[in-house]
Amino acid sequence: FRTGDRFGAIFAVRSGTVKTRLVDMEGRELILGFYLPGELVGLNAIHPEIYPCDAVALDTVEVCRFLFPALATLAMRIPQVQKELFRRLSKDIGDASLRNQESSADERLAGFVLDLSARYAARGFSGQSLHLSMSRSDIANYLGLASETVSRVLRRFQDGGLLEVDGREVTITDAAALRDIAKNMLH
Amino acid sequence: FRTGDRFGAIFAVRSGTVKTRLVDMEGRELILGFYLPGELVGLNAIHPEIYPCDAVALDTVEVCRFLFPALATLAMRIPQVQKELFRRLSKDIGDASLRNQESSADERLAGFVLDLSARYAARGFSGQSLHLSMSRSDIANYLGLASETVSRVLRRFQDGGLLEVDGREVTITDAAALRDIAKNMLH
DNA sequence: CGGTCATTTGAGAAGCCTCAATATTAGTGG
DNA sequence: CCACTAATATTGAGGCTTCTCAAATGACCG
Repeated sequence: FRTGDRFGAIFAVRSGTVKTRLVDMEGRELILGFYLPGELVGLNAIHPEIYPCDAVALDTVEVCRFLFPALATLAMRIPQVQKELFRRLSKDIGDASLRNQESSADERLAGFVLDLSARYAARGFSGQSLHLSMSRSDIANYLGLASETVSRVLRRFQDGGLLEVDGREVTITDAAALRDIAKNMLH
Repeated sequence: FRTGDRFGAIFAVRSGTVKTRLVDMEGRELILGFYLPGELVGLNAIHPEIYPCDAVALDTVEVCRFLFPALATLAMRIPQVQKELFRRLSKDIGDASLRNQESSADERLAGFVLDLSARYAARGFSGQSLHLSMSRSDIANYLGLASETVSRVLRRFQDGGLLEVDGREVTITDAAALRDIAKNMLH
């Protein structure tokens, strides 16, 4: 979907990775989030009844579309559906507000890697070695850093034995140390 | 409520201001949000079924407590209730993810003041002159800045004729200029 | 009136960004 | 299969913003 489209459905990612973004008047991109398999895209569009951002596939993506009116009706009949919707919405609020609390570049990147790792692990993938579907500049944009800083911090983490970086493949080798750096975070 | 309490209810602020916060192992506080009259506190607790933060009154506060199971049941009978709940949850997600996009101190503070102004205005209060119920260090903490920086930026805004600051009373005198500074934001 | 806390102001240091150059990767066509 | 191109990523140097530390001012309360 694109910014300004009328809201009609939310999407569950089945495979691949989706990013959501804004593009401002000067053409600059602002990354709002990344969505992995099993996660829901478009929850922020229920309120304005218009998609407030673009959704962009970062690789080959399969999604499952849920028409929202139908889902809302279903939620009124089946308590489990209602509960799950509330749960997902609430989780996104909590995650987003925690994400605002990182300060240094190290903290942000450690948190970012651990967060991705945990989200992959929660879906049955390996949490140890993971593939970054997004570019360095997407990561930087998302974390509020310069892409050069992302490169440098990843290198420093690798030199310190915290993880192995090979292009977009990352292997976590010292999760405890990463957690220590990212202390104030989603874990 | 306090961090770790079992989740049972959400709260609508009727008067006063509430902040939510985490306190980490070293005793440092992390401010998650401020809630003005008409806003809902505790939406981030539905998912973990435990309050993930403390709620602290910043002044004399009246709240209306909604037991969540009862509210969920009501939502299954009355479409308007369900819709309003979804709407509020969705709005919080959108707001939180946008808040992550500010970069400079000026941007953050301009955005903060405009956001408060808009929220007061939405409830029928004056959007032009507003009272900050929270300390400078609360603001700084919330925005990821040092409290000294908050002081300095507010002074700079005042010197530039954007607003009048008298302690915790702020009067916006040039909203357009503030919006221009805060461009990438919730407005 | 004195004490405590919040806020403001100043000076120096640290972290991150910007600009610029180089290296690597991926994709394309010969 | 290999050169060529474009995009992405890494690395370096210098500058700017913000933080940290420190002190002074102001506000509130007993």
